[in-house]
Amino acid sequence: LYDRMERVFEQMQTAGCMPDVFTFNTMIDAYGKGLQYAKMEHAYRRMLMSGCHPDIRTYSSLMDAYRKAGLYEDVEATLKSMCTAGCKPDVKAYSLLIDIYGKRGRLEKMEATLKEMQLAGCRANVVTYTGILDAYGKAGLFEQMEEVWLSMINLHLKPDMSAYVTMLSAYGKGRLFDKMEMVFEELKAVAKTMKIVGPKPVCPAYNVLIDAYGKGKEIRKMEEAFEAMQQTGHQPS
RNA sequence: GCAGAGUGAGACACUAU
Repeated sequence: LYDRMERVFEQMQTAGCMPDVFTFNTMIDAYGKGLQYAKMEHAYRRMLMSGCHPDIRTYSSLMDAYRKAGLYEDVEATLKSMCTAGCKPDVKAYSLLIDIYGKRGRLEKMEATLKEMQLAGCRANVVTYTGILDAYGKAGLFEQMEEVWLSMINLHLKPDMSAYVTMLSAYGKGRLFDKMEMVFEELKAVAKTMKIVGPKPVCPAYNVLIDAYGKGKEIRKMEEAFEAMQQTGHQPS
C-alpha cells in the first residue's frame, strides 16, 4: 500500500498542502514498520530539507526501525542527533532504549539508562518495567527480576497482561514451576479487574503454562492446564 | 471562541528463515 500512500502524499503537495510533522512521522513509521529503510530515510531527509523539525516520535520511529534491522549503531546515532537537536527522550523513548539494551544482554547499559531516566525526572511505567523484567528473566537472573517486580508494585504500577506473561514465561523457562503457579494464581485473581481487550483475555498465559509444562515433561500438569483453559472457554491456538 | 479527531515503546505460543 506504499504506492497509495505516496500518491496521496504527492497529491497533498500539488494541492498546496504542505506536509507537517504528523505527515512525516506517519510515513516514516510506516516505512520503518514495513522494513522499507531506504524509503524511510528518504522521507526523513525530505522532512529535514523542508524545514520541518523532527520530534520525539520521529526519532522513536527511526530508532525502532533500526532496532528491528539490528542496526544498533544507527540507533545510537539517531539518539545522538536527537540530543543535539535538544529533544529529550520521554518514557516511550527510554522504554525503547531499555528494551534494546536488555535484548542485547547489555544489562549494565540498561540499568544505566534506567538511572538516567530517573535522574531526568522521567517516571518509568509498566512498559518500561516489562522490558527490564524480560531482560532479567531471559538472563536467568530471577532475584533481580523479582526485585524489579516488587519495586514496580511499590510504585503502584499495576502489572498488565504483558507483564504477567513475561514473569510466567521466565519462570517457565527456568523450570520454577511453583513460582510460575503463584504468579498465575495472582493473574487469575486480578484478570477480572484488567481491561479486557479480547474475548478471552487470559489465553496467552495458558499458552505459556502449557508450553512450560510440556518442555518440563510435566505432562499431567500440562494436561490440567489445557483442560482448565478449555473450561474457562479459551480457544486453544 | 470552544470541543473533538490523525503519528512512536514492552510479553507468549503457532508458522516461515
